[in-house]
Amino acid sequence: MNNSDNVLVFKALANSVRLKIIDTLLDGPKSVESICIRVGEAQSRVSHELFCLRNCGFVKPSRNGRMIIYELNKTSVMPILNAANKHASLFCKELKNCDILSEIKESAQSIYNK
Amino acid sequence: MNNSDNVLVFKALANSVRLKIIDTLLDGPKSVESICIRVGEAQSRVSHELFCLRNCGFVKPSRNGRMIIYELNKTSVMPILNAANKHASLFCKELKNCDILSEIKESAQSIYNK
DNA sequence: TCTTCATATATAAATATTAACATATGAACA
DNA sequence: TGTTCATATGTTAATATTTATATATGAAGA
Repeated sequence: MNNSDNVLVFKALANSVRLKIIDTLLDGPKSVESICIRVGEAQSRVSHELFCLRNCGFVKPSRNGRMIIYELNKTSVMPILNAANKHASLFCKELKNCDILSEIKESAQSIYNK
Repeated sequence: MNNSDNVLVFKALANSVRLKIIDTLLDGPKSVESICIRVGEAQSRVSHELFCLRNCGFVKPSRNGRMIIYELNKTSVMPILNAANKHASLFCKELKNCDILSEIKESAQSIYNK
């Protein structure tokens, strides 16, 4: 298991805008502009995030006239997403309480007495 | 698909120390001290990261004498890790070049001419 | 019940990521 | 070949995360 590569995979996915983009591409390839509309983010922001997703092998661009069409690498992405989703639905309450290092939403308490 | 929960799952895993801890727990439950030794990190650091992993449902603590034994939630973790790993091995070169937003290791170049 | 040992928590500086705005690029069509 | 349109890149302030150090907690054993 190569941790250093895996960390990068998870970092790429640990961002809500990038996940939204992936989400939007689940139902088919789209131009940058239509992605912007779907996810409600500025064009430069979306291009930025696409740059990242592209570098990580999650999406693939191709030209169509003036537009660049991005296609999701479903083969790779779906299994990761599905597995994460399964865990998330089992532990959603816990996850909300963690927020990872925006830590400690409820005051600290013994972890054993429950 | 609940993006906001999924983001948290990925954030929890997007950290090399946390992944090392998970890695170490793959071959069985361990005390905090032995985790420290295995991953080569200070105790307070390891406790910090365990706090996060615990909150996210990835590990579960139990007491044994003076020690706290942490056990990995393999059922959830393995599928996520395996899926990520598969992608990582297919795209390791690309991932290294991305580094997500410590972006742009090589000078920018057209993304189509290759 | 006092002490010790194992672990947890607090805090803050260093570092990385996000997010917003400005600008550049370059293919396509007139 | 000049212009426009769609997308990419540069830059920086705001924000979040990591990492290191110091300290607290609390169960277990003397």
